[in-house]
Amino acid sequence: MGTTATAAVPEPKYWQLRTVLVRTIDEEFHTGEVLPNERDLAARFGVARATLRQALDQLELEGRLVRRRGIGTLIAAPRMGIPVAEASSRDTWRIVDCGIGAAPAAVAAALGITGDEPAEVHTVRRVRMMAGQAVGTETLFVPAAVMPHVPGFLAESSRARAVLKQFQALPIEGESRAVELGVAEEEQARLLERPPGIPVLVLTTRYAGDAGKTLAVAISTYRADTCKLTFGDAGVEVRAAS
Amino acid sequence: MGTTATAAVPEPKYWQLRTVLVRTIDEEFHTGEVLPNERDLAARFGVARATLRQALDQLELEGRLVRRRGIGTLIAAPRMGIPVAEASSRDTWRIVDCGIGAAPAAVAAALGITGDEPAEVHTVRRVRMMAGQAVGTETLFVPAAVMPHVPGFLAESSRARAVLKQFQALPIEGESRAVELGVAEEEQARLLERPPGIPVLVLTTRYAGDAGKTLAVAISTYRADTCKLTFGDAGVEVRAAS
DNA sequence: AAGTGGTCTAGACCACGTT
DNA sequence: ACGTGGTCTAGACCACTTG
Repeated sequence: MGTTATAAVPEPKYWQLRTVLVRTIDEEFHTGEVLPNERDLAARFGVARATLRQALDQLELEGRLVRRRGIGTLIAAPRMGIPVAEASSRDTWRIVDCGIGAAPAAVAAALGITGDEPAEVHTVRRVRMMAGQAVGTETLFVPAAVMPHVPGFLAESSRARAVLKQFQALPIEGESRAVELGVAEEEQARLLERPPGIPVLVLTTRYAGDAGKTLAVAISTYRADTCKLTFGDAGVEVRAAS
Repeated sequence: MGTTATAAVPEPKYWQLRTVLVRTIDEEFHTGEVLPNERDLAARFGVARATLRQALDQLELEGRLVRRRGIGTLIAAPRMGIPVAEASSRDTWRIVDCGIGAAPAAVAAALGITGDEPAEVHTVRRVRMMAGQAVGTETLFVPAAVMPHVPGFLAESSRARAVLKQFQALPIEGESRAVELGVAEEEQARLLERPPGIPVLVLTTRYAGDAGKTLAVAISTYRADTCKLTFGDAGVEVRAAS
């Protein structure tokens, strides 16, 4: 007997370090201030730089820190509340491109397209801007069968506007959404002006017509470090949990 | 001239590795299968183990892999769709504890409590179970001023049920929510039966009465690796983006 | 040129689960 | 006892930004 005791496994160093840093940050730093550099911090806490970085990684994931190569580690501003509008009114989007072609398998499934031959869908990609910076990307998929009357001779940007306009005129009865965690691949990362691999909130929206028929699907990605998705009224201003 | 060229900075090894692994996983493995161990994989790809682990970290964040100490690295099951119910019907929750006391500052602010003296709130914590496993935690805050008639002599579990019952009877006109990324601290991690630091989706819900008055606030955390939060109807079955 | 964070290495030891 | 993933180290070099 004896080894059955709770063993008192100490928490990993990087987690202890994170706890200390959270307190320090909250008490002694303000948004925009610069932390000491990683080598100094590691020395101060008596750990290897890699271990310190593990703690900083956590804090960055939580949106408390921003690290800029060549500059330093800064205290991050509170996350922006991004309204996930039911009926989006005036929004700041920048159209990237627009095309028509076969839907990716996953999207075709969501659209309820079961046919063997790949279904044609209009695809519009755009970037959501907020406070002058790119915070999210969106790819909208509308089956050509739902919206067949987009002139093909238009320039890409005109066609994008035409597709969006017709989309907004669709008899949409309701939306259902899902939010999950992902990482930005090359395409999204480029649009968000960030390196690949940054964490993103992936928002999938299904637009339903009558009888629950899916009229369109949109897949959006938002920078998880700087964004907080809000549903319903204004965002709730809570930061720390429980 | 010449150095202005795009420089062709190669992508980091861990990102290339991730890309290769994604393809390999999608094409040659099924849910529940075990990957070769990290040392072998690192050797096979000719990289240090730490670099390989960086790639695996990404895939775990995306919910594609699950790593179990002492066991190995497994292909993860698709994420569970967790309905964020407007009017939750029959749900599988396990009550953890219940108390009354001063609201944390952040919660007090969300509740619109501006007084100098700390406002008393009822606090109920519970764990959401799904398929037999803990997937999320919730802490509900209801001001005592909104719901003053909970008998104080009851046992904790009875008081929790009493608070929840009265909460459900409140004249709630609407909910507004926010979703952001966080990491589980000790408390939540313990309830989720995971180590501290795992990524979680933090869901903040504000329950409003008439005139927009905030009647209650709930802060929930869901395991980001295994959960996908769904709003509205059933979850949309889409996995990959764009 | 100097300082910052980002990547990568090679190796060690620990905690956990199975045999 | 053995094999797995988890943590930690000490050091190197690269990419980016600023004086």
